[in-house]
Formats: sequence, C-alpha cells, structure tokens
Amino acid sequence: MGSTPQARRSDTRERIQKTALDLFVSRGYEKTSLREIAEELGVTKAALYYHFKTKEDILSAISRDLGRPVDELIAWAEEQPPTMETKRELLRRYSAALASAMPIYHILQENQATLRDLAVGRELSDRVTAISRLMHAGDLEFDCRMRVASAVLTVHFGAFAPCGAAVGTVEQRRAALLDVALATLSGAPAPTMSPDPA
Amino acid sequence: MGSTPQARRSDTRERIQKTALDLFVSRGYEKTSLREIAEELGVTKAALYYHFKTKEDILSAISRDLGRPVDELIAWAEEQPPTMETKRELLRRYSAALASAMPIYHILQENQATLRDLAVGRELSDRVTAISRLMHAGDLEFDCRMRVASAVLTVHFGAFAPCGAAVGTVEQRRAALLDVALATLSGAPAPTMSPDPA
Amino acid sequence: MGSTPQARRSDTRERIQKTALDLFVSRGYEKTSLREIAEELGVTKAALYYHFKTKEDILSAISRDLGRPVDELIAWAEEQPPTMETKRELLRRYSAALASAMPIYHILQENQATLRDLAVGRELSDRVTAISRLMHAGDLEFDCRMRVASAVLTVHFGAFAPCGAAVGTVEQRRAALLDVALATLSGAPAPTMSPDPA
Amino acid sequence: MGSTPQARRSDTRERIQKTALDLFVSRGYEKTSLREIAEELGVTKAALYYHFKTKEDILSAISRDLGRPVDELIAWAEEQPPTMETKRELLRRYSAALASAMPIYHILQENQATLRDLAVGRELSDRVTAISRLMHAGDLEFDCRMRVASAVLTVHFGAFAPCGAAVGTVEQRRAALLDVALATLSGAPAPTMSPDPA
DNA sequence: AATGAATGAGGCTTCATTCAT
DNA sequence: GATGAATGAAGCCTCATTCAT
Repeated sequence: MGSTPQARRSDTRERIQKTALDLFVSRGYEKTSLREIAEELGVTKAALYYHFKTKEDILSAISRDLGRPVDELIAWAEEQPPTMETKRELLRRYSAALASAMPIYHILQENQATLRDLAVGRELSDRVTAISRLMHAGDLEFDCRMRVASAVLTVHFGAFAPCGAAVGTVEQRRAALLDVALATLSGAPAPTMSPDPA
Repeated sequence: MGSTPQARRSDTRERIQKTALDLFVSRGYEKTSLREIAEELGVTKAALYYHFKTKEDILSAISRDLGRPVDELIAWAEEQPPTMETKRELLRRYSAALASAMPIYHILQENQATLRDLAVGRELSDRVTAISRLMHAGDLEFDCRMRVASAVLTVHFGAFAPCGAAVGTVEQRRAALLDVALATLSGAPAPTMSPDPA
Repeated sequence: MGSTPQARRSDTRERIQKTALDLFVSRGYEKTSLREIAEELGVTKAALYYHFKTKEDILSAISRDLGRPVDELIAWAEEQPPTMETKRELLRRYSAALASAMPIYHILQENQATLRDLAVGRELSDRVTAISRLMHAGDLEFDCRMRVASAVLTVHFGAFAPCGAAVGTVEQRRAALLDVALATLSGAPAPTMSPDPA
Repeated sequence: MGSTPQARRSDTRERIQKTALDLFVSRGYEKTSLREIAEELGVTKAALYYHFKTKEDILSAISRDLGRPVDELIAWAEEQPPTMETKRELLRRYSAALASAMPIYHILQENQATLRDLAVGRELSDRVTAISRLMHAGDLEFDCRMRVASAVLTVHFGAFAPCGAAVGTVEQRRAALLDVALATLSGAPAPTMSPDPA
C-alpha cells in the first residue's frame, strides 16, 4: 500500500503530453521533432510510439485534454437562446476559458499553415469557429455583426501577445480587454478617454 | 521613354518571388519546398540559388517589397506628434495598408513558429510591433491602453479570416471594422445596437 | 477415453498458428508483423512470445504441422525402389499431398527471398528438393530427366495460380494436370489435340 | 573529342539499376535496403533519390528495361491468329526471351508477397498472365487446356531453379525442356523413355 | 543565366524482441 | 498464461544547400 496511492502503471503517457506541449509551444509543432521530445524525456523515440500512434496523435490528445473547457462552453452556449445576454456571458466565459486553454490556442495560432491539413488542425480551429458562430447567431444587422467581430477578435487575440506593452498583470489585462469587448458589443463606450491630452 | 536601362534583363527573379509568395500563402513557408517552387516555375532548384542566397532570402525579398507601404506608414507616424488624431489617422492608414500587404502578414500570421527564429521573421513582426508601439505612444492610462489594444487587434486581425460570416464585401467589412475600432479608440460607441428585445 | 490428459490446456498456441498462417498466406511472411497477428487475435505481442521463441518459430511450427504428409511421403518413397512405377505413384501422392499442404507451399513460393536465409526456409525447400531428387533417382538419360522435370514442374506449380483460366473445379484441374504430367513422364501423350485445323 | 565518346553526363542512373538488380536478385527486394544499394555504389541514399522517385521506381525501371523483349513478344502474339502453330512459336520465343529476362522474373518469383501490392508487381505479373492468356486463346477443350498449362509451366518455371540436378548446360536444359513442352502441347510424346529399366 | 548531380542531416515510423510483474 | 512498457536498429524519404560546368 503506502507509496504512491495512484496506480503505479507508468505516468509516461502524461509526461509525453506535458513535454510535447512545452516544446510545441516554445519551438512550434513542425519544428519539434520526436527525437527532441524523446530526448528531453529520457526515453526512446519508439517509446513515444508505444503511447501514441503518430506525432499528430500526441497533439490530438493534448488538444482533447486542454480543449475540454471550451468544448463544454460551446455545448452550453448551444442550448441557450441567442440573446444579447447569452452572448455577453459567452464572451465572459470564453475569455476565462481561454486563459487556461491558452497553450493549445497558441499552438494553433502559430502553426496554422502546418496544422491546416491535419485532422487535429480542424479539431482546433473548429472550436474557434464555433465560438464565433455562436456569437454571430441570430439575425443581426451588418453594423452589429462588425461589433461582434471586434469583440471576439479583442478577446481571442488579446489573450496572446503582450499587446500594449506590459502594463498590469496578465489577469488585469484580460479583464480590461473583456470590458472593452463587452462595451463594444453593446455599442456603449467603455470608460472614456480624454479627447486628446497630448 | 524606351525601356528603363535596368529592365529587360530577366524577369526570373520576380517570377520566383511571385510563385514563392503564392505557395508560401497557400501551403505555408516551411511546407513549401524549393523543389515545389522550382517545379511550378519550370526551372531547377539551382536556378533559385542563382537569384537568391537562401530560401529565407526569397521571403525576405518579398517582405521588403510588399512591406514598403507599412514601412512608409511607420516612418510617417514616427514624425507625427503622438496625438489622438495622429493615432486615428494611423489606424486608418494601417487598415488600408494591410489590405494591400495582406499576403505577407498572412504568412507571418500562419507561420509564426517557423519564422520566429529567422531574421525575416523579425523584419515582419517588427513592423507589427512598431504600429502597436506607435498606437500606444504617450502617457496613456491603463483603460485607455486597453481600448487602443482592442482597436489595433480589431483592425489587424480583422484583416484575416472571414470573421462574422460572409456578410458584405471584403472592403465593406474592412471599412466597418475600422469604424468600430475608431469608435472604441475614442471611447464612443459605434452605431448602437438594440439593448436586447428577446 | 475421456479427454487426453495433455489437452484442454489452452488452445492459444494453436490459435496463434492458425491466425499467423492466414496472415502469412494473405499478406506474406515479412509483411505480416507480430503486432498484426496479436491484434487479430486480441492478445498482446508479448503473449506470442510466451508461446513461441521468435517469429520464425511460429512459421516453423506451422511448417512442421502442415508438412507432415509430405514428410511421410518422402519417407515412404525413400524405401521404395527407384522404379518408374514408384515415381508414378510418388507423383500421384505428391499431387494429393500438395492439395492439402498448399498453404505452406504457397508461403514458401511467395516469400522465397525472405525465407532463403531462415532455417525454416530450408526446412520448407528441402521438402521440395527431396521430392525432386526422388523423382530423378536412378541412372536416367538426359532426355528422360527433362521429362521428369517437366512432370514435377507441372504438378508442383500447377497447384498454385489459376493456370489456364478458371475451367473446371480446383480438384478437376489437379487431376487433369496430374494426368498430363504422368503422360509426359512415360513419354506418351495425353489425349490428343487436333493438329491445327486453322 | 577524345576520351569517352558517349555523353559524359553521369552513368549513375544505369549503375544504380545494375547494382539494384544484382541485390534484388541475390537478397530479395524487401530485404535490400536503399542504404545497401547506395553503399555498394559509393554514393549517398539521397543520390538514389535524385535519379529515382522511390525504391519501387528503381525496380520499375529495371522491369521496363529487361521486360521489353517479352513485351514485344506479347505484342507480336496479339497480332497472330490463335492457331496451334502460333502457340508453338510463341512458346519457343518465350523460352528464348525468358533466358535473357530471367533476373526480373526471378525477382517477381521470389518476392511475390511483397510485390503483390506494388504497381510494379502488376507490371511484372501482367506479362506472365498475358503469355498464359495468349497460350490459352481460342476455344480449347478442357484436356487441351491442361496440356497448354503444363507446357507453359514447364517452360516458365523450368527457367528457374536447377531442376533435375545439374545435367548439361543451362542452354541445353532450356532447349530440352522446350522440346518436352512442345511435345506435351501437341499431345505427341517427346523422345521415349524406356518403360522401366530399373 | 541556369543545370545536373550530389550530399549530409534529419524527419517520421515500424519492427522483432525483452523483461519485470 | 499473459501484459505493459520499453528498446535499438533500421527503413524510406525529403529538404536546403553546394559546385562544377
């Protein structure tokens, strides 16, 4: 009994996922070779193939794991009426979900050309598309659609890159961008900006 | 006026750039091999090396050519005072410049992981960064910065992807998103949206 | 009598042989991996290694089992005088034996290059060689040897492939080819064929 | 002028084919790796890929080159009337053609399982099938078909293996087997064999 | 201005096999 | 009687690049 309470049956699979994720994020999917992953882990390439059928499969597993929150969010939104309030809530939750699922989106973001013709690429971009579709649901006028688009772009891409220099914490920026997006969404201004103090 | 003395020398260099651009856009930088470019053009790989030192060099030349408008925009903005009006104008011009320089930004966008450690990658992303820096110039408050960020994200990323379903023409969408961004920038809402009759 | 004490112990070994045989026949020895065999059977590769020392060992066991009739035939022929009648009978019996042992000969036939340097390869081809040797036994003249050779080739290779289009049943073809071979053997023609009315 | 009169443009392609043929014959197609071929030739694997698109392509080129005589024979036979005399002549020519094209047939013969699902495999076996089809052309009776089959088997497979021990030269054996096959074909006995001198 | 030939490095994947449990 | 995990060797192939001509 004692010792590790959890099953003693090798945590290698998870270690592979973790290491692969790190490398995919830092060096890119295509540029990360299985050799690197294996070496970093201290196992052989063949060991990776014991746990995953292909390189793509590794990313796929990661995508499934990290993408779950967003998937659940989509499932939730699909059962709500396409009202303004739903969309505001969706945007809020999406912003939050992104914060934790960031790594995969980062990968999708930076490796689009490569992932485009991989099944896992669709898995990933389908999620983004779904959110966008839900935000645009209903019979909106053109101007309104553009505000929705802006809001989505702000929340989604605001999650990456240190946009606007490094002011505040990551979390503070996220919250603030969400506010701006919400304001844009409803057509109301966010906290005003002095007309031109410069 | 006759032909410019320099011209009529061989358009191969330009044909290479054009073909390479097409392929980089449609298949990605890394996934496009020099063999493909050469085959598509009906020349040998070695011919490419006669005109360009490396693969990266091809992209670099493309970047220089297509990026000129944005470079000029940056140069212009750097000589303006960092006023609100400058930024509004900068945003307008950037939106317009993007429309024509789109292909390279598309490439940067979809191949970030690969370009990250290439000199040409910096060339490309420096331009984006410069715009962002100029937009954030001056002593702005936090909230204001976030609005700037949202505006930039909207204009920049709105240029890619058919965000918000295919309503209107590309040009109409661009103009509309620019309006939304400008409104966000000044803290005023764009044309309002009904508060939610549902 | 009850069940033989040895029996009822686990039929896995036999199931492995059967599955392996099927796959070796349909996909070839080299191209059939232990993984495939294991998967088809619903066990692990390691299980195969519990029952057999190596991949070759599996084929070896199959060869032993299915080759027994031919081995017995060889043993029988080795105790007969090398008369014409013996050879005629040998040919008849070989034709019959082949019909039932076909699968392994099929494997030998189609995987010669691979089996050549395996012990089991010799086991298999030795049987063929032995038959041939026995058919050629004695002090035959050159012309006669060639007729023997033709007869053996006809019976042996006639057992594979749908030679001569699909006329008659497999069994009918076998019997007919045996007749032709026997006729060739004794230098007498089989039922005549019109001299060419065209 | 002087030096080699032939184009000085690298004979590597042909050297590859020659070396590959040797190895495919002696070690088998599957068991011959591109590394081996390259090493034997003193070039890199990549050099092979400069001259041939794939491993299969190498065999394909060999097949095309060595198979030409048989292809021509088939073309010839297809324009003859399907008379007995045509078939006798076809058998004669096939026997001769085989003598020179032997290596590829040897490869087909010994690597069937591997070649089965390769395009080049069909190329190869189609030739054999075509000969067989032509030999069986017309409205033959069952018995006759079986004699045809025996004749074809004798000539085709007699070309391989030292059937009947090493008596006479290869050429003598070929001629003799052809005679036996021709005799079988027409239903007449070949030079008789004493009824049983043993 | 361009080609033909070749290279070295490295990519992903599969295989037969082993061994502790 | 069998499994889960792992390995080492090797396979085919592709790529960016070079260089003599």
